[in-house]
Amino acid sequence: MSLKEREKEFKKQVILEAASRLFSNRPFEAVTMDEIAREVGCGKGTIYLHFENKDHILTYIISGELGNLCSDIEEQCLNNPDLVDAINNYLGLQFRFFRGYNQILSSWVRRRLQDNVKEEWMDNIHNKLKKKLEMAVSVFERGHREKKLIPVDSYELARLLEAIFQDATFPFVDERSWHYDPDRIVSLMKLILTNGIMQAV
Amino acid sequence: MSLKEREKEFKKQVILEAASRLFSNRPFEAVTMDEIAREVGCGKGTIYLHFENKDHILTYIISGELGNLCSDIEEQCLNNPDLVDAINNYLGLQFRFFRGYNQILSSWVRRRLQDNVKEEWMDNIHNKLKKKLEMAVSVFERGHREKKLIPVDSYELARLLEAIFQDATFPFVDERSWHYDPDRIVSLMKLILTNGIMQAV
Amino acid sequence: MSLKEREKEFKKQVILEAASRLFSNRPFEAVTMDEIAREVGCGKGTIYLHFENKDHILTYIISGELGNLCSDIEEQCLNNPDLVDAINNYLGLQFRFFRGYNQILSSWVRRRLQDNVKEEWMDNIHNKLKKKLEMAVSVFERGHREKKLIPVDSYELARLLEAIFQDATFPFVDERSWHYDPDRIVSLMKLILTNGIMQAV
Amino acid sequence: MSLKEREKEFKKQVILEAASRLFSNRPFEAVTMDEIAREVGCGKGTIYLHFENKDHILTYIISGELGNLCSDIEEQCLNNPDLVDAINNYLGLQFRFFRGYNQILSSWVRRRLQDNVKEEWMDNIHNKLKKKLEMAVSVFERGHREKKLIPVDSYELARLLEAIFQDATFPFVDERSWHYDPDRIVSLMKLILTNGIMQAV
DNA sequence: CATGAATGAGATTTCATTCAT
DNA sequence: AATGAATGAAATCTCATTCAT
Repeated sequence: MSLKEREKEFKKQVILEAASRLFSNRPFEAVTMDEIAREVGCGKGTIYLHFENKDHILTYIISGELGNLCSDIEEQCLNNPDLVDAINNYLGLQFRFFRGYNQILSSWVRRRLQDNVKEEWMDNIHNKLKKKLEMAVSVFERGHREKKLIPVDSYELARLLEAIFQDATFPFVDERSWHYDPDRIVSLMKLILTNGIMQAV
Repeated sequence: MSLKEREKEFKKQVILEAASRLFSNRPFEAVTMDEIAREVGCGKGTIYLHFENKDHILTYIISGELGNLCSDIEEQCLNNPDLVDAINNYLGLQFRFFRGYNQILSSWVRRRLQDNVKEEWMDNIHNKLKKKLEMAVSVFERGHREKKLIPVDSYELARLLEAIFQDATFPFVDERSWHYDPDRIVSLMKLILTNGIMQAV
Repeated sequence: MSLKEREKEFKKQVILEAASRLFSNRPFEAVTMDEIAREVGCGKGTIYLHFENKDHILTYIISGELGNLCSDIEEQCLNNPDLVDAINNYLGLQFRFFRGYNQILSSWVRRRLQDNVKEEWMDNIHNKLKKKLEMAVSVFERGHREKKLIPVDSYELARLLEAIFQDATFPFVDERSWHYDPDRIVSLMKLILTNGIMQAV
Repeated sequence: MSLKEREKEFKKQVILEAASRLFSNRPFEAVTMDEIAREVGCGKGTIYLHFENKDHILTYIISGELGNLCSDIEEQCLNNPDLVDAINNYLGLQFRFFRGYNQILSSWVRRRLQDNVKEEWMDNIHNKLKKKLEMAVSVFERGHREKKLIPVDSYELARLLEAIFQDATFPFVDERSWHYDPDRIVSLMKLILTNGIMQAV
């Protein structure tokens, strides 16, 4: 019984990975169910044994990755004795998350705008986002207590950083001429976000 | 004859405005040509007298708005004797631009990824983006010469700020719980970007 | 303007006739939109310019024919000075109606059972059925006043006759061996329903 | 060995009963094999060990019930010394049969029209229908000899009564407003069919 | 024997684009 | 020049049936 369930779960993961691969490179609408099935190496119908519909797959991918992000933040930031390190880690995790999944996130936001995402699935995502936000806030609150951060409402700060990172790596409108080195960018961004662009006098 | 051309140009603008209105609120795919024609108040066929296809309209809108942005930057930043003011203006213009057009920009990027944007149209956009970038670089170079900015490559800085602003206002993944006040955000963002989030010791 | 509308209405009728032809011979599910388009001699999309979906066509056919039936009843029964003649006409009209459209009616009932018929369309049908029933009742009431009918509630009598005729011609479960002559049947049925099957003593 | 066969036969009956339950309430097409298996409490594949396909089940159900009907008619009508009683019983049995199975019968007729019923299975049904008809005819012939029935060809009379009853209870096109009491209807129908609707002078 | 995961043909519906009027 | 009716490619999703376990 447990074996059957494990096998089923495994197959679900295989589908998710294949779909994630495709959704990462092209917009949701441009990926067909036939393609996903071909990428998985199974029939179209098989996918529908594991997911209700195409949007369900998309949501599931995000839910999973968001879960991973939460675990990472909890581990590297919440339980980190060094505050500056914690903040740095938070910025790095955020950056990498959105760098990796912004095509998918952007697809999801678009689908939601068109009411293609079931309320129930949205709640799942919602809860994880909330948890992530709360963790960030908790880090920033600590920053305030330790007088390491500018005196700005923690919630707003967390929101704003989310917003900034959300698409720091959004497929650049003019990507052709900037072949950026991710590591270089993440450090530059951290530098700017922690110190600002104006030179201290 | 010049009158005829003016009339034609006028009609083109009317279509662009109507389409822009629709593309701003919903993803490109969710807006039909029928709807655009209805919004314009003309027949569907008429639109095809002015534009080759749906993606052409989208590109044209962006091209126009990008032109406006360039003019504004030139006027408020390039010719501004006060450097800090110039930088502040630049940040504000960027923010407002992406706030207003990110749904459209996002749609365009998506269409381009699917090879729906003609090379020729892309070049147009490209040139304007390049011009905008050059202007930003020129401002930052001045900032470096006047020792007002952190010593970071001007091109990279300009790119990074583009990236940050590009979707600072992107429809938030979790928009339900943050009813943000745009003015408050723009000032907060400027604060952070100029001073960073870490409190000066 | 009136010409355009007339043309549109004409095309709608052409589609209805083609669909009616197909739906009369085979169950709804067995008729594809492709087939209807082919029968009409137009593209699939054209049909959707006139009808919301496949079930809409079905409903529209029934609505139209029911309208014709109502007119006929009004003319031949309601305004008929000879009561026996009126009743005879009513029975004949009923019989021919259900003989001609029972495959279609049966399809519609089935689709409704599966909630494929919009409430709004149902109301349309409903009103016509009600009107038809009221007319029958009115005829029967007159029959009662003139002491020509057995003393049975007019509504129930009308309902019962509807039920009997509704499928007196329903594709016989074993149609292969009874190649019936419709006229012979209708007279036989009238005989039985007027005199009963038991011989007067 | 006989035990094995009995077991197999038993299982077949269990499946038939479950399927009959489902097919009685919803059209054939709306009932899935998954549902049937769930109702039976077995795997989908198991059903295919007993029946060739979905249409085979439907045919088998009808065949069985038709057999029961034949037995009942034989017992209650053919061997009945009281002719009027025999005829009454026949009408009652017919009515109840079609009342109970018209959804199923209607489904079967539809499937046959689409050539989904194997010739071989059809013959089975055919023979039973023929037997039933012959019995009815035999009763009516006796009625004629005893001068109790109107002088109408027995075959045609039997056919007609089949037709009338076949769908006296067919889901009324306008079922919403007539919540009929089956017993009341059967007696009313008997009254009409025996005395006719015209009042004796 | 019994199972149920896998399959893929096939159906409906949408909508950008064309073109006769 | 302006129109909007007509088109048909293309996408999602369902479900009877098979077959490896």
